[in-house]
Amino acid sequence: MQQDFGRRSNRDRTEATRADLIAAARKLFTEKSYAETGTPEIVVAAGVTRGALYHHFADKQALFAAVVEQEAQAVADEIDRASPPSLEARDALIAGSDAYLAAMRLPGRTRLLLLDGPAVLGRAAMDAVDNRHGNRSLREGLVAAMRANMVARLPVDALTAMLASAFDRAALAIEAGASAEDYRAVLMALIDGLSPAPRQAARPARTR
Amino acid sequence: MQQDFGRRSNRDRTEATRADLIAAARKLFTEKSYAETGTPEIVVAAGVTRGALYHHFADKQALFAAVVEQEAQAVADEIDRASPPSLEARDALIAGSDAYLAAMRLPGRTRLLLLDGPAVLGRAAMDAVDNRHGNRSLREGLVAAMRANMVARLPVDALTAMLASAFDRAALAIEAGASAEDYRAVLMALIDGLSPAPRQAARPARTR
DNA sequence: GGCATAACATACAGTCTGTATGTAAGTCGA
DNA sequence: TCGACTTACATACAGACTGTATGTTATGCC
Repeated sequence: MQQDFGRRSNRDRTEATRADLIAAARKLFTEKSYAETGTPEIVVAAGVTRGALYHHFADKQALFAAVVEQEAQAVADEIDRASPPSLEARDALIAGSDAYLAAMRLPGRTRLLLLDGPAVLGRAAMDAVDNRHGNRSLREGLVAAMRANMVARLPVDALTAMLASAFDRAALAIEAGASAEDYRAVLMALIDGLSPAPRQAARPARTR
Repeated sequence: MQQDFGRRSNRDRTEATRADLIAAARKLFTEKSYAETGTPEIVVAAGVTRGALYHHFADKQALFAAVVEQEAQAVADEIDRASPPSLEARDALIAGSDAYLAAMRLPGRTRLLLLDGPAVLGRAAMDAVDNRHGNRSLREGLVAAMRANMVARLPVDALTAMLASAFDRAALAIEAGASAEDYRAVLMALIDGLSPAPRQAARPARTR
């Protein structure tokens, strides 16, 4: 009978509080940095207390991980939206690259995903995030390009990681004011250089 | 009269104390991380007090910057030692790459220089460090390779940054247990892929 | 020798993180 | 629908750390 306005199920409460905390943290982590953002500041922005934060997240780092996860997902979505599977291999790669660079222009994203993320969560944890979201499409694009014989057969994981890293650096440089065209040109050259052309082969690799 | 044993000039004192602090901090920053290492711990390891630390360095971050600078210098030295100017352009690039990957195998260096460094000091500050030490030789190698027509003419700064970033990722992956051969193979492919256009790379015409 | 200054050591204030404890609201079986 | 139990918080607290202010000792210099 009583349609209590304030009455919400526990699940709704949890969901709303978590979302508020993540949103507030995201804003502060991107405006400043992980280290410069304190939990008191976050909870004020979220309209709750530190008790709520530590009820829903193990620690500040876990909250940060949730923010990173969400942001990586957002970037991946933008990329997927820009490179439909209808595109041909090379075009898909290029469209995806451009979409990535565009997505990373959102202020604070580079620091969150490329600087603080690896430092706070560790490279291994960030690799897991990337493989879940960002790098997945890149990797698939590379595999497709290899099948289409547009890219030499190379160890896929290593190639994916290194190309992604080059993308990352491009995003950072562009945000810092470097010429986006320069970086885009080099990116293209790197990708096109991978085609299995009749070039001189790499010499036998002596790893050490 | 009294030939005080402990008598040392101020310059010597400063130099010794700074060196002790940097060495102790280096050890702890590489064993753990910047965030997990406190100044009380550092000064105990260095055999001084926090007063000495804050006398010689503006703050914890400045001490960290000194450690990073020293470590980047050490890496650059190892690379220079491995790629004498007598080498031909492509060989010099490859020797330098291998030397870099070898140097980065020293435990903790990747975290210090590739994770904590950019996060704590910012990408801009780390770029300055890299340009002073590490990337310098890479950039010179690329310029030489371009002159020898072994590498396409591309924006040098962008190319240097992106290749360096790929190297960095390789170093991180290898430390994390990935196949060094895989990464080296991709590295070679990336470099060789840069040779100008369809024609097989011309015989290097000795730089200048 | 004595003053100025550098090189520290000690003491302190403020802030932050994580935890422990307390309270209100929701869930659920009987 | 009532009471036990659990969840979702808020409040209070302990410990640690950073940076600064102040005090002390050693050196440089005239």
